[in-house]
Amino acid sequence: MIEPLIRQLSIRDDLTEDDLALLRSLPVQSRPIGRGREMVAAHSWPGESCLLLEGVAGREMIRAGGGRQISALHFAGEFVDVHSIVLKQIDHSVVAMTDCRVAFIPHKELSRILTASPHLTRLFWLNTAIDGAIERAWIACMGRSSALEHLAHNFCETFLRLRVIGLAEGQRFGFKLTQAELADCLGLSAVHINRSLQELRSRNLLDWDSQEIVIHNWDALVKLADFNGTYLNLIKLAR
Amino acid sequence: MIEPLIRQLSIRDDLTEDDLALLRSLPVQSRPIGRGREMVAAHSWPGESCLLLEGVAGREMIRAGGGRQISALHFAGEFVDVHSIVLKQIDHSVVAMTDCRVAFIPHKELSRILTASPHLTRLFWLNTAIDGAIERAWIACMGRSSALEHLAHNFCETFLRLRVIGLAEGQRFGFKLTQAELADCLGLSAVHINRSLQELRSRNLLDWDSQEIVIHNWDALVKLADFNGTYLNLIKLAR
DNA sequence: CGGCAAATTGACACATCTCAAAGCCTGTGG
DNA sequence: CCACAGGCTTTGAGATGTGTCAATTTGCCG
Repeated sequence: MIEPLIRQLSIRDDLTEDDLALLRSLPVQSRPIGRGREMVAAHSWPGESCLLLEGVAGREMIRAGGGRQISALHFAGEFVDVHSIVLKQIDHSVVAMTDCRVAFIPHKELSRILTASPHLTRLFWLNTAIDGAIERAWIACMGRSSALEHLAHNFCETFLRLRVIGLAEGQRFGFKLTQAELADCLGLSAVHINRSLQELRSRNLLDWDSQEIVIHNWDALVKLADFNGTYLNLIKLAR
Repeated sequence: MIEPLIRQLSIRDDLTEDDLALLRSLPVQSRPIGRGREMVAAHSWPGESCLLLEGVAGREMIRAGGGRQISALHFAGEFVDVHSIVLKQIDHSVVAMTDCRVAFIPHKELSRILTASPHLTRLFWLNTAIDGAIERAWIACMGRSSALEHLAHNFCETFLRLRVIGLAEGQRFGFKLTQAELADCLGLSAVHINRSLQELRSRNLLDWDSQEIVIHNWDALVKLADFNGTYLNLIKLAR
């Protein structure tokens, strides 16, 4: 049940037997959340953190005038609101972008295992830091890239993140968002996403059909996107 | 010497005598960094973290084509790269946006006090989380606000952050960036910043002269910006 | 007073948005 | 197995916010 989290944490550092035991001692009750439903309410003071076991979740913010911006995407094994452990009040909502399975884990329980293991504390902190690194990459794209580059960048990032958790086969991966939802991630209009996508297709960089993306030319995509994936920290390092 | 950091940390939670003693045991050698100079190199593996004692620093990212994006601003008392403690490799550079004073503190020393105090670890983690919250606010503005709203939002945020560390008097605060530098923060052109600024002035919301900003109508500015400052976490909470 | 950086202005280009219609899937019920 | 509905994608046409470039003005500092 907790295995997706263990895999996610193991990407960045080895876990000791004690850490594993602590993680497995967490109470995990899986529960489904339908696409479009909210799993964490904006401005709430959650007493638990939401672990995503399956599906795609997004951090949603609504600006005056009704514009919706997604500030982060989350995949299986990630806490969609690790920061709520230290932040208490949450500044955004989290919604299911596809049908999801999640588990809510009380902060009390998380505090218990973090107190017991400074190493796990570091790993959780690390996850907050990586969230931040991804946010910075998004900011750079939003501010200083064309729509086409930004779109390409997003596909590069998503591909690597999904591959490392085993959700990509070769150069293809499932991607169930609609173009309008992706537009809300990139801060663009759905129409423009559609046109940029056609440009990517016509350049033979990738295809996106029936909820699956196939990358035809990774190198060219990376080049167009000016993508450098080190910020994702997908390797193990001494922490 | 370390007092700006102590003040910064105290905003969010009380520090015990032990925590204070630990913080004061850190070796702090202040050093000046001139405006425009780099204090943390992109893609480096810093063995120390950079504490900003005075001035304004920015996290800088350069995209292909040469566009510059600042993804965060830092003020006195903040670590400009707390995340490097857990992240190891840094995904951006940090530059002095004004003349600064900084202190580089070895990670070895930071690890020492964090190991000794889980509470301090939480506070450092909290700072990473707040960095993230600010980044999310920037993302929302970049994606779904007009230039005018975004600019207003930035002034609201900066004002509150400076006021809480005693760098604002009444409705005025020193702001030494140029319009071009601010443009790099918001992902806009310098020309457009200039024109949006004139709009803010003509609406009598604020003035910006000789490196000082005076807010004339806070409520209207907040309304225009759709600003809600809770994400800055400027209050004390049980952590 | 001269020189330089920053702010301001003007004119024009263009990336992206908006709105509205049309086409295309996919699942469902008859 | 067909017909339909609803959601998503695609297309077109026109509007507009923001960018670019280059010139001018302002303000500061030596």
